[in-house]
Amino acid sequence: MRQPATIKDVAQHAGCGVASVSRVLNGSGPASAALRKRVLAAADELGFEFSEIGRSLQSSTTRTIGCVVPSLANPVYADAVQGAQETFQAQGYQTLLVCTSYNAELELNAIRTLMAKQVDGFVLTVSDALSSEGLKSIQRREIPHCLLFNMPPGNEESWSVDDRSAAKSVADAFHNAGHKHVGFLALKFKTSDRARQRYEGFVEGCAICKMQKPALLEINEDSQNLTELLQGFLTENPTLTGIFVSNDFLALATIRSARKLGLKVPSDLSIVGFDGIDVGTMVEPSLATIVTDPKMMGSGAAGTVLSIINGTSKPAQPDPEQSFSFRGGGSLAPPGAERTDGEKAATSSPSNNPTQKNAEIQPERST
Amino acid sequence: MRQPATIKDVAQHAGCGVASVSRVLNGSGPASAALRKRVLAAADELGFEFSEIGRSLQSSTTRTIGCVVPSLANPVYADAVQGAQETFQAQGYQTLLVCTSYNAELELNAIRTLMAKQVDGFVLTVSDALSSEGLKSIQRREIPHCLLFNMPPGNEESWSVDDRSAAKSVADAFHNAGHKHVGFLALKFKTSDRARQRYEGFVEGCAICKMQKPALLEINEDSQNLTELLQGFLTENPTLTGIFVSNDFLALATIRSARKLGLKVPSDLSIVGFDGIDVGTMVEPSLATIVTDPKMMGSGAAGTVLSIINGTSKPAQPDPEQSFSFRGGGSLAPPGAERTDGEKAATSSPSNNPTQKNAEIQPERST
DNA sequence: TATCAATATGGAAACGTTTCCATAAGGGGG
DNA sequence: CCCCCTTATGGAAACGTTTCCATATTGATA
Repeated sequence: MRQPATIKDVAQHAGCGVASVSRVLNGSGPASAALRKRVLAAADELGFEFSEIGRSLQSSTTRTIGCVVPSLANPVYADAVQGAQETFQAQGYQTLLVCTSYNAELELNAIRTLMAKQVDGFVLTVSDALSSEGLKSIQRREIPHCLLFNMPPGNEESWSVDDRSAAKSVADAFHNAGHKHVGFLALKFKTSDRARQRYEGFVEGCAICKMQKPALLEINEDSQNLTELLQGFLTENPTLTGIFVSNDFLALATIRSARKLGLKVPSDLSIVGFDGIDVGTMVEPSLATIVTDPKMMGSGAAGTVLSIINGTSKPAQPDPEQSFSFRGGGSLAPPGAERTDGEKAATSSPSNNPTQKNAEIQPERST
Repeated sequence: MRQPATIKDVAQHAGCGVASVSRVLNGSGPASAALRKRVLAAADELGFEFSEIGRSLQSSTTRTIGCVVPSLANPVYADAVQGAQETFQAQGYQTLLVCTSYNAELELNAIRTLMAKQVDGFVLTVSDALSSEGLKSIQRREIPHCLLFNMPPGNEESWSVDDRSAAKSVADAFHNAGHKHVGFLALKFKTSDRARQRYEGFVEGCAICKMQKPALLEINEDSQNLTELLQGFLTENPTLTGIFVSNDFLALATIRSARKLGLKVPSDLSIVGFDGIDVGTMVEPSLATIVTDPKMMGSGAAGTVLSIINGTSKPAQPDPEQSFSFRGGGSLAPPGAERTDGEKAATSSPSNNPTQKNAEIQPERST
């Protein structure tokens, strides 16, 4: 890797001072036509490009934003990051990405490193917004930031779904379908405060519907043995007829595991997910879920950070109550529904399902 | 945002010179126990962290890698980026992410900006490795880099599937299932040289199998009207019984569109995808496809870049011919197969499908 | 006790910018 | 013709590090 030309090289080449080169190339001050021409020629010949490092040192600004999410394997975060990155890019900001794998220690280290790199701001989804050391450091340094998918602990900026309300509406859906006892499956709460919020909302919703308190199964991020865990869970709670899984990605895996155990979905076990990822409409049976718009969330959070940096007005956020919608699907049906019926209903078209409250047309998305 | 303490502040606070602070905190030189204690105390009290900018300026190294991909909406790239990011992170490198939306101009600008930011290396998937201006700049500056999913134009480093061979095996699969005339659907070649490679291999494979030359449908990245385009394509080519779609993500969308047109998959139209994304095994019918391992590819490409930077030996790459495998699925069946048969076969279990050559157990993946 | 080596420490240069300030040159008005 | 104001230009400081070099201190050896 041979090193690039510096402003000094250009100055020497053009036979002038560095200040003049800076002025000409940035258009930031007067310069005679002759000088301008010489500088331009020299810069061109040397293939000169400004070093952002020198600039950053001088301006103490990097035009770089730290973006911290748990994982890109989950399409929700992938889409959110995509949205954020596009928004930043459009305003001339670069995105420094870190995936924390739901690991609080990694999260803290990553945030420290990004701070040392002097990012101008942060968009981040932390494990637990209340206890995150990384988040505290950011606050202490007063670095512009916006949470994403974390309900704000104080009066933080945040773009997030109202997890509790959404979870309540899932309880409603189960109740309407005739379920009496359902479960909740999620990542360990300490690795995801989203999961906890959803659980709390779900418990509350079940109570309102006079359903039994939901059984709880917490698993690890790296659980490769979901099938076994599910089996144990169902054995311990033999009256369960449905499970609310705290994200679609995990819900799909749960359906797969249920099948491995010889269970029919939804007749033996109904499943409802959370997120509304696109493929949920393509699986069989289609996945009943809470629909959200992660790309918009990411983009919004990015816009908020930029507005803090620039001191402009913040982008409008959708009403928290409207930030989600329930989408019915073949994976939720009355308990013990005739197997063939269930299948037929699901196979023909998801939108025929009687438990469906809100059938959305998903936009087509190609690669 | 209040500015952080600098090494000078620490020096002043500890009543010593900056050199000593640097030595103590980096453990890079001698220091008396007393001094060490004072410096540590001062640093702690001020909450001092080194500024990477100052360091970078001094060392002309940033410990940052540019990662350029078309889009995170496609799980293939999302997984690859995740793999790359993890590998970089493990070695203390940060990842500067750019999504180019398959846009060559954006690609070039992004690469220029990353170069100005002095990234130590690049992992990138470009639109067209032969013509990419950005790639040429990187080569000119001799910045360590590794292509990802691009077949190398010269003797570039690259982690990529052997698209041509893989596409040939798809032709085989169609032939074995009894198809005579099939089509190829992909993004416009100029936005994706992967698509072109796959097409060329597919044409060659079809020729070897004595099938008719495949019909070609190129679409734009932003095509929202896939259904219409598909309809036109099928009208123009009435003898088509199958389509090879150049990536799974698009293949799923194509199946959806085919259904909207009232076509049954696979009886009216067989579909084979490319990539082997996880959800392909969950959709109905399951998606016949070429299976690849994007996360491993991303991680491998990252390892290669790091080895170039450090002058260590490069990570071993899988044999190009083994870098993929064909996975049968319900979306590929003999043309005109009985509708109910096709459905039953697919519904019961993908691995029972007679056209399946290679049934892989996908690892469970939870969020 | 004088000398030498090793250790401890600080000053200053260098990295690549931007920007402030000073100087030089040119032109118009008194 | 001189002075002042504007325009053009370069020098140098500052940003936060690391590192080379010089100096000061210490302990041990002759």
